[in-house]
Amino acid sequence: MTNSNKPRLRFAPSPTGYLHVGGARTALFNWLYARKYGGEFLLRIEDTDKARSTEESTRAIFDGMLWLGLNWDNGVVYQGANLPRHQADARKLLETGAAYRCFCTPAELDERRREAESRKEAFKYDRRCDRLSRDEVERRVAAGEPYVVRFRVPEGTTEWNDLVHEKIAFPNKDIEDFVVLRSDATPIYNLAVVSDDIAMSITVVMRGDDHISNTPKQILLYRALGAPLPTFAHLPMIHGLDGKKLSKRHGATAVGDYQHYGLLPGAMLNFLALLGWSPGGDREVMTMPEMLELFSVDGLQKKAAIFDPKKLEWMNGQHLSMISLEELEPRVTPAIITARLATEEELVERRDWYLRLLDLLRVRSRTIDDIVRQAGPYFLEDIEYEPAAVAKNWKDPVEASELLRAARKALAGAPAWEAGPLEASLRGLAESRGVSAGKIFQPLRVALTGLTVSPGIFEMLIQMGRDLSLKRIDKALLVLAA
RNA sequence: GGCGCUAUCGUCUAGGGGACUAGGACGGGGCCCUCUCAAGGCCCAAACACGGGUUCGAAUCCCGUUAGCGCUACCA
Repeated sequence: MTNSNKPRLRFAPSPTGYLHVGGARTALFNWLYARKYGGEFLLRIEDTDKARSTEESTRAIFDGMLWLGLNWDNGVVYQGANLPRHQADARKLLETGAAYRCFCTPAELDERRREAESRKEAFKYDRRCDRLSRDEVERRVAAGEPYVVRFRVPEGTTEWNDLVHEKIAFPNKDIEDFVVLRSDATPIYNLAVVSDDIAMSITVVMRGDDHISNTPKQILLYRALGAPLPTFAHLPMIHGLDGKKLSKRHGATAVGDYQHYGLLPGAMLNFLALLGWSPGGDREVMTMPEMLELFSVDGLQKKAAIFDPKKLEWMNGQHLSMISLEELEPRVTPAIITARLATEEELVERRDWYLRLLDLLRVRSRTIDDIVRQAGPYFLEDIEYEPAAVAKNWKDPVEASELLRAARKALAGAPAWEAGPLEASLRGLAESRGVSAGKIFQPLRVALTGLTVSPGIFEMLIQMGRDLSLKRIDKALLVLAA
């Protein structure tokens, strides 16, 4: 097998914002395809629109991809650096007669477009400049008149066999002679893309299906430039809950938002993969290696998918519980430190205890933030009492105090600070007082955490340890007395 | 308007002519478990857009209609 048999794919975002979830999914499928078939996955930053491109968003794209683990091969290609080749390709088109110079100004074009619209006709460039005599063209060029380079669309039909849509065909008569080089000699998107994809030997172009109508133009360019055609695969769009194209008003659309919201990259990837792809059957929760194993273009969807944040959260909860504690720990620790619950050194020192805590909390968390929110009482000296918890479980302060005093005594007297003895003590207490166990557990839960929600009472007592637990009860007694 | 793409529960989807009384998952509702909350288990409601064909037989194939989306720049 030669090198040329290996597929080469690329992800080519323009750095005009953050890394969008739609872009991330496109990158993911390109990555999956390349890795699955032993090919290469390249990254190209399409920064030809200098006005809108920023270094900051280029950084955001890198960060997002790195976070997701979508590593690319070779260095990053900056499209802007390829200007000379783009111009050379435009010149080549001119020389071979595949394109011609057009002197129509934007204002004139605009005017004609408006006229056509008022007559309710579709506007299409009328090729008037293609009918200019050779002499006139030379004269106007010599006179320094600005011009663009337009591609002369030939007769016929342009079609291709799309990896996801199968055959797509465009009658060439519906494609106008499009501009490939602006009057300032910079390339238009379609030329830059084709020129770069040829130069990078891209064999599979996988992108959003909003590019379907660009494809016939690009195919025409490949042919005019004498380059072999890549295989095209047009992925369906991702929409917001209202069925419209995903945008800022749908809430978080940047992958960075989800990172900071406390999602696991594996969950994000898993969720994204399922928007527009299915392994077939009922399989849903998958790790990256599993997706790689299962990936196939056959499972690619044609229909636009709606981004459902609820399912994303659920997915994250699944991954939170599924991955190993060793994997989970480094994703949670920065958040714990940021929340000032503990220092890195403290966590290292009590690693076993810390991992056990994570294990206790993750099952009732959907995000990393959920874990951090629940972790406070295990780290901090002082806790806050949630008003709702107080209102519900310390309704009668006198009764609560009495119960807590009894519970403290039972706990302190337990032969060992272990689940069995502790449970025996507390249940024994409940029995001797003729109340349900919950009657004691609930006020105790508030004393220990200040919350109505927590892990099981015995797991918690053990996790907090004897000293802290008893101290918490003493503190609660003081608060109740006040 | 023109051109293109798409069409299974609210959402993500399985399905590729008979196995469909259309399966799974999220979300919703109910029950179980239970010290709270989760997790987990069980159950319920919920869909083949419409109309024509093809066929002994259509969610599956073909054609229309409708609807949604995309593109329609000297943006990418």
